[in-house]
Amino acid sequence: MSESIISTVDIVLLIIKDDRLCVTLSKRDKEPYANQEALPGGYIHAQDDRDCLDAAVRILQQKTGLLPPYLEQLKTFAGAARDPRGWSISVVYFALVDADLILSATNPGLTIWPVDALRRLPFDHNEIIAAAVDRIRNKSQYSSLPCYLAGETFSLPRLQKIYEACLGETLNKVSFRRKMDELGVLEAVSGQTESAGAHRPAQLYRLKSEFKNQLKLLVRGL
Amino acid sequence: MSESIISTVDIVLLIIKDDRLCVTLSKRDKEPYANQEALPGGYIHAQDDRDCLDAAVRILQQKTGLLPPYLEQLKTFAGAARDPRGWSISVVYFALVDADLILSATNPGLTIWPVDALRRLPFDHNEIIAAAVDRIRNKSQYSSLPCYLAGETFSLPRLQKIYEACLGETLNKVSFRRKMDELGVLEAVSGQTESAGAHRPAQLYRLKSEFKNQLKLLVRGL
DNA sequence: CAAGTTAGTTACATAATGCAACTAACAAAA
DNA sequence: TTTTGTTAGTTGCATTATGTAACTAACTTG
Repeated sequence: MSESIISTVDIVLLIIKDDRLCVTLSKRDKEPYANQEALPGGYIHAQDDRDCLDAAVRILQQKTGLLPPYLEQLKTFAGAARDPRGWSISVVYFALVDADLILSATNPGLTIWPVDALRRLPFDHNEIIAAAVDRIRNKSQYSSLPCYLAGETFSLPRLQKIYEACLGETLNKVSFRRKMDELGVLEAVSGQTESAGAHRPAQLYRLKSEFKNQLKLLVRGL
Repeated sequence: MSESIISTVDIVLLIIKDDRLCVTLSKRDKEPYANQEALPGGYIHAQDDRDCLDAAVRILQQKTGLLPPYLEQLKTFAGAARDPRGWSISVVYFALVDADLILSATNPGLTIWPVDALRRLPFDHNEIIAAAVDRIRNKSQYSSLPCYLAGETFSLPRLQKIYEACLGETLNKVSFRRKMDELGVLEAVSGQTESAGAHRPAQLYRLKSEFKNQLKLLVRGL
C-alpha cells in the first residue's frame, strides 16, 4: 500500500530580476543532494499541517521568511525513480513575489537563477520548473497574474516588461495599455510618478485592494 | 514525517450523455463509505506503479475496463480532514471518453450523473468534480479537448453540442465552424454522412491521426 | 411534389487588434 | 534659455476577427 511513500511539498518561487523570469533556489542542508541548489521543499507534517497549502506556507516561511501574495498549486510529481530514497510524492506549488522582498532581505542560502539558463538540478526539479514556466506563460496571457511580480507601485512600462518576461515575447504598447484598462485591476497613485532618467516620468499604479488576493481574467486574452 | 499518510489516486471520468456533461461514479466496495457512489479511486501501489499516471491507468482499467483517449492530472487534494482514516493525499486525474464506450459496455457498479445535478458525495468528491468541470470549461474555450468526448466519427453540429455542454453556454454556428476550421484537427470522412431525421444529413468528421494523442490550442479562443 | 427540418454558406455590420505617427514631459548639453 | 535626446502616453486608421441574418442545400414524410 502506501506505508513506504515519501510525501513532500516543493515550491517554485518566481521573481523578475533584470527583466527576466527567475527562480529562487535554496541550498539543501540534508541528504540526498546535500549542499546542492534545489527547489525549497520539505516533508509534509501530518501533525502540524492541516493540508498541503498549510505545508507550503510553512515551508516557504522556513526557507525564505516570506508569505507571498500569490501561491497556487502547480502539479504533483510522483514516482519510484525521482528520489533515491524511494517512491515519493511531491505536491508542487508555485509562488510569485516582488523581487525586492527577496533581494533586500538577508536570506542566507537563497540564490536566483533565470529560468531559461538553469544548470542541471537534483531530482526532477528542471522538469518541475519547466512546468511552472508553462503555467505562468499560459496564465499571463489572459490574467492579472504577473501583477504579483511587481511591487506595491509600478509604472505601466514596467508592468509591460514583467508581462513580456513572463510570456517570453514583446508586446505592443497600445494594445497592452488597452488590455490593462480592460482588466480594470489597477488604480493610478495620484500625483505619483517614477522618474527614471532624462525623459518624461511615468505614472505610478497599484493593484486595487479588491484584487490583491484575487486574479482577474480577461475574456479574450492579451 | 510521512509514515501515516494515505496515498491514493482518484479519477473524474467525464462523458457526454443527452448533451450534458456527466461524471461516472462507481460503488465503493470497502469502508469507509462502503456501497456508496464515489469517484473511482484506489491506493497507489509503490511496488507496481512506476508513477501516478501508471496508478491512474491501472485503477481506471480495474474499475471501468477502459483506457481513455485523454487522461490528465487535475489537482491534488490532501489534508487531515478529508478522509476518516487520517491524513490523506489524493492525486486526482480527469479522463474524457466517448460515452458509448461506457454505456455499451457492461460495467457493473458504474453510474452516470450530470455534473450540475449531483447529490452529496463522500469525501471531498463534490469539490473535486467541481474543479474538474472548471478545468474542462476553461480548456474547452481554446482547445480541441472536447473532441475526446466524441466518438470515432461525428458531425459538426454534434461536436458543437459537445462544446456547448462543456462550456455551459450556446455557441454561434458560423463562429464555431470557423474556429474548428482554424483549429485544423478534423478531417472529413469522405462520402460519410449522418442522417438523423427528415432533413439534410451532416458530413461526418474524425480527428486527424496526429491529434489523437495531442491537444491543439487556438491562438485566440472560441 | 410540397412542406418541414436541419446542414452548411454567404454577405455584411460591428468590434477587436496592431501599427505608425503623433504630442507630452522630463534631464542634460549647448 | 534653448536645443536635443529619450521615454511616456495618445490618436487615427488600416486590418483582422467576430456575430448576425439571411440565404441555399439536402434530406424525409405526408
